[in-house]
Amino acid sequence: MSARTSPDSSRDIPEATVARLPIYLRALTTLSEQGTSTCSSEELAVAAGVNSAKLRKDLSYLGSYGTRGVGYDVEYLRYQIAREIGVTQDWPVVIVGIGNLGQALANYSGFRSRGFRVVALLDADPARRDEVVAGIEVQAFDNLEQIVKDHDVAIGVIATPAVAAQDVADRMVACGVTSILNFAPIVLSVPEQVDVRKVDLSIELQILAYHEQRKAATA
Amino acid sequence: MSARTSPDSSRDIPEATVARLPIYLRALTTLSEQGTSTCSSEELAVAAGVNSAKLRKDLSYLGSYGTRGVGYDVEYLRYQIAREIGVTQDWPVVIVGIGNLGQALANYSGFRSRGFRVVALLDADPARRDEVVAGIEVQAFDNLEQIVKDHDVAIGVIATPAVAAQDVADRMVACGVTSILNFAPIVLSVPEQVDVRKVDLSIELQILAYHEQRKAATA
DNA sequence: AGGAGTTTGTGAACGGGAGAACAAAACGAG
DNA sequence: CTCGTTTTGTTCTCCCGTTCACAAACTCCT
Ligand SMILES: NC(=O)c1ccc[n+]([C@@H]2O[C@H](COP(=O)([O-])OP(=O)(O)OC[C@H]3O[C@@H](n4cnc5c(N)ncnc54)[C@H](O)[C@@H]3O)[C@@H](O)[C@H]2O)c1
Ligand SMILES: NC(=O)c1ccc[n+]([C@@H]2O[C@H](COP(=O)([O-])OP(=O)(O)OC[C@H]3O[C@@H](n4cnc5c(N)ncnc54)[C@H](O)[C@@H]3O)[C@@H](O)[C@H]2O)c1
Repeated sequence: MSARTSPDSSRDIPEATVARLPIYLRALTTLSEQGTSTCSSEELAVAAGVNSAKLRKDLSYLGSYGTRGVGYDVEYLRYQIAREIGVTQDWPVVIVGIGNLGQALANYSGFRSRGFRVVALLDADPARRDEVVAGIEVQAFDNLEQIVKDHDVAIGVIATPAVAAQDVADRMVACGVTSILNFAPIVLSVPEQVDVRKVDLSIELQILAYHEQRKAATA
Repeated sequence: MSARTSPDSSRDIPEATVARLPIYLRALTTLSEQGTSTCSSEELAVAAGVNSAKLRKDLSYLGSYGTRGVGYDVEYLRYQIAREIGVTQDWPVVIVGIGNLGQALANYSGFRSRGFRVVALLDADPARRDEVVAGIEVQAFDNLEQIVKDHDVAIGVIATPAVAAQDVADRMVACGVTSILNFAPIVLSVPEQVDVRKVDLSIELQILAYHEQRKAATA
């Protein structure tokens, strides 16, 4: 194999591409499990549900990891994407709010297998204290600072009711958490250097409802 | 109040705008609960976490529902957006796969309050049968067709393991479901007229990890 | 009534992403 | 070694979405 182009690590990858890299990663893992050792951009694009030209352009931002006339080495490409995203190492994660959703998240095995490790489950309700969810003891929310410091946690997950979410976010930010995944239906305000991503189930359903309504109207 | 412009209902609203309308709707509901009866585009934009110019342009696709020099009537605008999205009526929804996540979804009260009604919980595992989650009895997956027909269900939620998701989707489509919200980490293939939206927790975390890694690198 | 002050609705400029299309590179056959 | 085949990496074009900036419209005050 000849020398691969591997651009300097300070280039910036378009946000739209970053959002798709995890999808490619998953598709490559699936291919790998099926025993496929090589694949073309077309095959991978189908597996990931995207256009093959778009896939190739996305990959070109990372470097030149394919072989013309042949395709991509599944394992090699998978490693390169994982390295680019940063999931070759394990990210410690803390989950706050161990209600319906928090418990489901804690029990989710896809966490561990994709580069994330739940180091603590926190809840403000004393009644939940010492409950064990997914093999992890639920602790007092006040332990947040200690845990973040001890495990060097950068990523926090918020699964509390909406009214508590901003408070929790503020506390997280104060402790040094710089990335937040928020499930509460509220717009969090945080300092600029902190990344927030929101997952909102009812927004997704409402988008479906809109299209559903239009289908019904034109039918 | 003078005549409002209300464009013919068959214009097409940009997808990016559709995705934000539910956010505006939620912000308006919050304002309404706080007793605010009127708001400017700037206030609403702050509450929704977007740029005010973008907000105004988004709203302009629906019609001209504001008053220059004054702002928007909260209740009126809220109703108009709800009508546009289609959540003035109730949408019946069926959830398939009542495991960790499915149970959390079934217990989620935000469903009902935002225009959706869970009409059935289905699971393939006979051990779950007759369990009652959130006041609804878990039924056999084979009841899908009957339920979809009886309640005229258009929207289905998939919370099964990845391996089962495509099968479930196929069955849903065969029954007449035309919108699917998929939580399984897999790319579903469905006929063109069926809408699929995907919620993928680990993708969200991986995107955060990417940015986190970059922060660490430049620090 | 008129003018000052506000805020909407939208035209226009701009930037980024999507997809088509193709040149460059690798490989295999003869 | 040369030619044909395959598939990548990249350029170019187009389109969508964002943002600016301002005229139009409305209120309030004098
Ligand atoms: N359940 C779902 O499927 C679902 C879906 C979409 C969004 N959500 C959102 O996710 C959030 C959690 O939903 P849920 O159904 O798990 O609610 P829940 O009421 O079951 O759980 C919330 C948990 O947060 C804890 N909590 C409250 N205040 C806290 C604080 N200040 N600090 C730490 N912990 C605190 C509570 O003790 C409770 O255990 C809500 O904002 C909800 O709107 C839930
Ligand atoms: N738990 C989470 O927080 C979480 C987060 C993100 C994504 N997910 C994804 O959501 C899905 C569900 O996760 P979970 O943790 O609830 O899993 P789970 O194993 O707890 O539940 C899955 C349920 O689906 C049922 N099921 C299996 N095959 C079925 C079929 N063919 N028809 C109907 N029902 C069937 C099972 O009986 C089980 O009750 C998985 O694909 C998972 O990857 C879960």
